[in-house]
Amino acid sequence: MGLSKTEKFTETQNEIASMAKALGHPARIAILQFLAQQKTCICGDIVNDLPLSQSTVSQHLKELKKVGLIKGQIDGPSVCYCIDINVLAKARKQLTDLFVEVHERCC
Amino acid sequence: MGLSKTEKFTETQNEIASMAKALGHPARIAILQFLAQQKTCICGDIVNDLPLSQSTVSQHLKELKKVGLIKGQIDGPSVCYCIDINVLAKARKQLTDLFVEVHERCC
DNA sequence: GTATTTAATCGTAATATTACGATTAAGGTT
DNA sequence: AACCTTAATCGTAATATTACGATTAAATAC
Repeated sequence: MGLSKTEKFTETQNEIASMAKALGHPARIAILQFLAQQKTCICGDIVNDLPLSQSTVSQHLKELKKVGLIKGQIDGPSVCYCIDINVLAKARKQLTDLFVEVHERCC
Repeated sequence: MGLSKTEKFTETQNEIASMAKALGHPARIAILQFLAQQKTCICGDIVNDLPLSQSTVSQHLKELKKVGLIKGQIDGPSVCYCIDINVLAKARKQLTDLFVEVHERCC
């Protein structure tokens, strides 16, 4: 199929999964690291930083935007992308909480 | 293409991404939650807990095993799956470290 | 031995992802 | 106006993912 049955899982499970999915590509990790470390956030700078074409980077930015991890601010002819720290904090909390319950191993 | 160019990214970026990718499906989140909360870890119990067929669950378990998040211990005719807390701890650290550097927003 | 249970694998179809070049649209510049 | 820059979108091809039923292999039960 290739279609995940989201309706069969809880809201939280789907939320965590879609956030993780957005993080599930090295280019998107690289984009987030770039945004976290650089002062600039112009799309063109991101494109230059990555070994991928402009259209491919744009697609990855779209994925990150879809889950809310980044926001794009139009700045003249350019677009300035920034990490949304609120969404980020929630994602981080969800991912860490996910495993808080692991206290013992059965094998 | 559908092929991510792993050779163009750093080891860490690929590591984080593949870990996140493994977490990028609600069924796999559900499996981990189940393993974290239940005392049992038998494959059949996981299959019963999920709204998916046995073969599909087996495929998801394989994905989690691939990144080392779980280990399978053969127990007679059954297989007992457990979370590997060491791999888990590393994954959690990598994911949280990823964003430690985010201190300011530029827009 | 034969039968049963368990879980991995195979075969398959449907859909999604990744990647690129080409095009488009929108904002500047001259 | 005509031109350039920027980034999104379109069109596309190649590959990956998700899902299931059927089959297989291994362990146990009879």
